[in-house]
This record gives sequence, C-alpha cells and structure tokens, in this order.
Amino acid sequence: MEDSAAPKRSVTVADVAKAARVSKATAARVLGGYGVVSDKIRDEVMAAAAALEYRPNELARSMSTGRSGIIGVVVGDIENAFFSLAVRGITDAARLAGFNVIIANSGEELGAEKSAVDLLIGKRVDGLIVTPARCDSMEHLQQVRRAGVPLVLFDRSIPELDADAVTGDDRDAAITATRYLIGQGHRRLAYVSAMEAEDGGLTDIGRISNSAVRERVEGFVSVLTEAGLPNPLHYVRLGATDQRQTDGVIKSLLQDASSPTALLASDSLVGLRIFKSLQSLGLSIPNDVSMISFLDADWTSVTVPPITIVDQRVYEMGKLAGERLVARIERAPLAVERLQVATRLVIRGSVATIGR
Amino acid sequence: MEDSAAPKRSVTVADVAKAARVSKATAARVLGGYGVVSDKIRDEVMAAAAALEYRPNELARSMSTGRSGIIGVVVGDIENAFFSLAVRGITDAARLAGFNVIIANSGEELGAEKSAVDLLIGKRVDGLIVTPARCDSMEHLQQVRRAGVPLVLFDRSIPELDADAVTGDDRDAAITATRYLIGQGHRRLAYVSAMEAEDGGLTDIGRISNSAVRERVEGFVSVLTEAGLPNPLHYVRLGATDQRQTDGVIKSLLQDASSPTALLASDSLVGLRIFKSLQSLGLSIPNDVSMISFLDADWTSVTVPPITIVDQRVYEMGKLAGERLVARIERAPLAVERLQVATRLVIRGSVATIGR
DNA sequence: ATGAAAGCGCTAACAC
DNA sequence: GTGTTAGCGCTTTCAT
Repeated sequence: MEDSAAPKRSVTVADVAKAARVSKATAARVLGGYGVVSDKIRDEVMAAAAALEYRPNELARSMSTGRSGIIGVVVGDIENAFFSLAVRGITDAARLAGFNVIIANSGEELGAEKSAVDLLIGKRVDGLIVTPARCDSMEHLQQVRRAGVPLVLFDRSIPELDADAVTGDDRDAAITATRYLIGQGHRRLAYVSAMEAEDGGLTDIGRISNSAVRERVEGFVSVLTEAGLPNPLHYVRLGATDQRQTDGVIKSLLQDASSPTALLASDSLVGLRIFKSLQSLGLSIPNDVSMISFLDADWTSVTVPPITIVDQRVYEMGKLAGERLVARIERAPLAVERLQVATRLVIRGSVATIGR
Repeated sequence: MEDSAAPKRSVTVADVAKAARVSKATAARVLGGYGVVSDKIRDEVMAAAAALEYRPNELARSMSTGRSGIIGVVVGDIENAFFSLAVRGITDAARLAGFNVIIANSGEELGAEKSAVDLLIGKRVDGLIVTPARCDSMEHLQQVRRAGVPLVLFDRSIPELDADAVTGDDRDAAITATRYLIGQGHRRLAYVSAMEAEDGGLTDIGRISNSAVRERVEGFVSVLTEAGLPNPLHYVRLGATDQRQTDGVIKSLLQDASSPTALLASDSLVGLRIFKSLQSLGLSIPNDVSMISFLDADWTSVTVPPITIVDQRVYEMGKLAGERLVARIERAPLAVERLQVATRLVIRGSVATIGR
C-alpha cells in the first residue's frame, strides 16, 4: 500500500549511518567503496542500506569528487544511421572505462551546437565528443578547452583548433571512388551532398564549412582534374537536404546538356534520396545512371541492384573517439592526435561499365 | 597563449560576485534568474560574468533545487531504427518543455536495464522512460515509483505495474495484417520475432515476456484460429536474433512439409534479415513467399518489390511518452494512463494473392 | 533591493 | 578502524 508518487526525500548516507549505528563517515566509506572498514561493520552498513533502499546521489558525489562519470556527445542528427552507429561505438568504449554517455543533438546547426556544449559543460561532463557543424566557427570549442574539459572532434576536424580528432580518410575515399568510376569508363560524374547550399552554385571549395564534405569534394575534383575532365565544380551539388530538394538536384543534373552518367552520394541519407529520385524518374541503375553512396547502410544491400558503397567503419570511429577521450580524461597530458580511419570501397552492382 | 588543458578550477558565483563587488547572494540571483535585483547591479553582474566566462554548475544547481532538468531514457537497442526514431520524438517533447535527455541502452537485457535505471536515478533524473526488456520482472520499476521518480513505460506495458505506458496497438496491428494475408488467400502463415527463444518451440503464448510481441502473437494466433487454420502456434518462431539464426529459422520453416506462404516479421530488423535470407535462398517475393514487416524502415520502400508494412508511427509514440512524462513531472497527481497509438497497414508489393 | 548564513548529500582531510 | 569536520557551488530562508 506504500507507493506514493510524491517526490519523497531520499535516503542519505546519514540515514544509513544512523540505522547502522555508525558515523556518517564510516557509512560513507562502505557505501562509497573507499577507505578501510572492518568486515563486521561493512556488513551491518550494507544491510541497513539494503533495508532502506539507499541509492547514492551521484550529483552530490560528483560535486565532491569533481568527476561526473559522464561523457557528453554532440551529434549532428541522431536519426542518421551514421551517428547511431557512432554513438554505439562511443558508448561501448565509454562503458568499458566506466563512463556513461549523454547525447545531445545539434541538427547540424551552429546555435544548437553551442547551447548543447554549454549545457553539457554545465552538467560537468568529464569530457566532450563533438561533431562540429561548421569547421569555421570554433569560439565555443576553444572555450571548452579553456574550461579544461577534454575534447575530441568527431567526423570533422578543425586544423586551427588544438584538439584530438577522429575522422574518416575522406579525401582518399572520394579519390578511390571517383577513380573507380572513371576506370569504369565514366566521364561525367556528379557529387551530391546534403550540406546547405550557398546561394547559387558552388564557386569555392574552400568555403565548404564541413571538413569531411570539403575533403571529399576536393578528392573528387582533384581526380576529375587530373583526368583532364572539364569543369568539375559544375558537377558538385549541395543542398540535397530532403526528398524534394534532392529530386530538384537530380532533375537539374540530369536534364543538363551533358548530364552525368554516375552519381556519388555524400552520405547514406542522400544516397537513399537519390535512389528514390531515380526510381521515381523511371531511371534504371546502373543502366541509365550509376551511383555510389557513402556508408554501408541497411538499405544499400537489399536494393536491386545492391549499391556500391564506401564503407566507413563508423562503429570503429566511434569506439576510437571514445577511447581517445577516456585516455585524455584519465591521463591529461597527451599530445594532440588526429586519427584517420581508413575506408574501403565495396563494389556491388550500382556502377555500369561504359564506353567500351 | 592561455590554453591549459588542466582541469582548471571553474568560475563560481563567488568569483563573479567579487568581481562585481556585490554579495554572493545578489550575484546568484541575477545569474540564476530569480529574486529581484536592480537593473544597474544586474548589468554589472552580467558584465563580470561574461568577462570571467562564468558557466553555472548545473550539478550544484540541481543539488539545491532537487531538479536536474534531465529525463532518463532506457531503450532496448539504440541502433534499432525503432528506438532512434522514438528517441527523437522523446527528445523533441523534452526540449520543448526545457528538459534534456540522457540515454542508456539495455541491450534488451534485464540486468543491464536494472543498472541503467539505478544509475539514472542516481543522477537524479526528473523522470524516466523505460522500455522494459521483460514484462514479468518489475521489482526495479516498482522501486522507481517508490523513489518518487515519475515513470513512463514505452512500447511495452506491465499491467500489474501502476505506471503510465505508451504502446502501439500491437494486437490490432497483428490482427489487421494477418487478416489481410488471409484475405489474399494465404492459409499457412508464420510469425517471426527476434525475442530470445525458450528451449524448444513455443508452447505457451502467455510466457512471452515482451508484451508487445506477446500481443502481436496473440492477435496473429487468434485470427488463424478464428479462420479455422490448424496448429497456429507451430508457425510462431522466436529467436531470429541475427542473420545466422534467422537463416536457420527461415530454412526450418520453409523445408517444413506444409511450409508457410507468408511471413510476418516482428520488427524491421527481423524483416530485413528475413528479406536477406529469402534473397540468399533465391526465393522471390512475393511469388515464392509473401512477407509483411512491422515498422516503416528505410529499406522497406526501396526493395523490389517494396515491402508491405505495419506503420507504427514511432515518432509520435516517442513524443507522446515524452509529453506524458513531462506532464507527470510538472503536475504530479495524475491518474495512470495507458496510451495506445494506432498503426496502419501500408500495402505495397510484398504480398501475393494466391489460390484463386 | 541586498547581504549573511544555512544546507543539499557526498567526499576527503585530519584526528583519535 | 572509526569519528569529526570542512568544504564542493549553488539556492534559499531570514535579516537588514
């Protein structure tokens, strides 16, 4: 009959101490698992704690120790399979080291990212893993460092910022994929990303504020250039943020005088949208258009044809980031390290061999 | 040059107070946004805070106020699209009400669930949303209530537990899907779930410890029974926990003397595995076998044929759960409520009409 | 409108 | 071994 929903005053160390007829300190020692206590007293205290259903107040504990046991993670979009997988990697690494994870979503928006970081620091997380929405804005991240909170950048890096980073080998990945397409005889290739588009077309690669996307585009463009293909920038399209936008991008790309024969999708969400666009236009893959997508997402292996992809090993990336952060939390003086996780091209059936 | 990575002592209310030449209490009032302060002093304090880069210690704040502003969520498997979507719904509802979300993963394992709940309560979350791994074990959840922490069950409910719950209309959904299959002429149908299998086959529906799965199975079986089809339990298969297991389940199902002509997948992960199994067996959908999957996952709309699914409106479920919890946190005395979110059958191309 | 001081539940020196 | 006591950074009476 005892099930009040009212926020009852919770059982404290003092309560347990009183019940066990020992001092607060002694009770605290056994409850907190530190210091030395005789077995007899330990048992008594434990019994009392169990009877009272004592639960340590982690808040108070953190206040005294200065450690919260929490790692904060700011991701771009939890719903994106890329981030879910990364989060699992991070979480696994964290738990192994005895840390918990608190997740915040930035929606790839700088303002939201800033307040998420603020909030997490306010919660006194022991460290932070951030996927910076823009690599050209680092004020708030510098503050993190100034606040003395360990920081690991994820998926994107900021060269000017003196912080660890775990990323993919984006440039190489793009180069490999693009070379493969060219090797299959393709001469007109397009790169499609969900990055917010600047007004009008892309004029300057350097202005892409997401380093991962920028590096991929750079890799893409460099291969086209070295192959002597004309006007590579023309084939870089941003702004495929939802199905409608993507339909528009694909249409404008394909009704072009010299329309591309192959598409490179910047992530699996964009890839899926492109696939649907193509499907709804009645275009066949790879007969009408070839495509490659980043990320080995669920859907890419069950389509007809299955999609050739750039496998990003996201779980490992997350795990690495988690481990790196833990290392930095536990033994502070560490040189800055930028890890690149190698990707590999997984050839399936979405690229045609042409012109032979 | 000032960028030490050492955990610097952080700026406190006292520091700001001293800099602004006011008392700690006054500084606290403007920094905490409560009480009354003259405009002049407010400005001075704010200026000092900005100069010192003051960040409130939310831990300390929570200690005094008793509120943490955090909602704890324990999910079965973050990587499952079902839960990612739900989490976004929960997060959206939470943020709207000024709460943040901390996520813990149980891996559908009771032990992990218990410690996650313990941990979260230790962190003094203001409320808890839990996806109970087993509906026959509620000790730890009763403790939550006894601790006075608002609780909302998600996806599965526990009748004996006096707690709010947000679930799908699982029984109805299964009934609708099964009736549809029968309407299309199917007479031998199988239900496949990832629930851990008991030793041997399923003998007693009542012993399925996940209420959502149990209700679906009940719905499934009831339709078969009412249609006069023999031995319905024989066609309920659990244990499709990974690709290998699923391959096994599918094989044993299909090499049966009277093998099913249609498969009902308990969730989108199982659905995907079944699809792959069928694919690798060289079976064509829906010509050789028909299938329906729960959850409108990415992959279901881009396969050939696209998969007929039970649309669960998971985002709404999450949002509802979040809103309900917030309501309970902010105005405690509320009658227990069990919300069922209606699903609908989305007919695509994975079910054949047979026997006509 | 502002200040002084107590207290949240815990850990951590420091005594005994 | 065990007890005493002083904080951690904030909010919150209670005076002034």
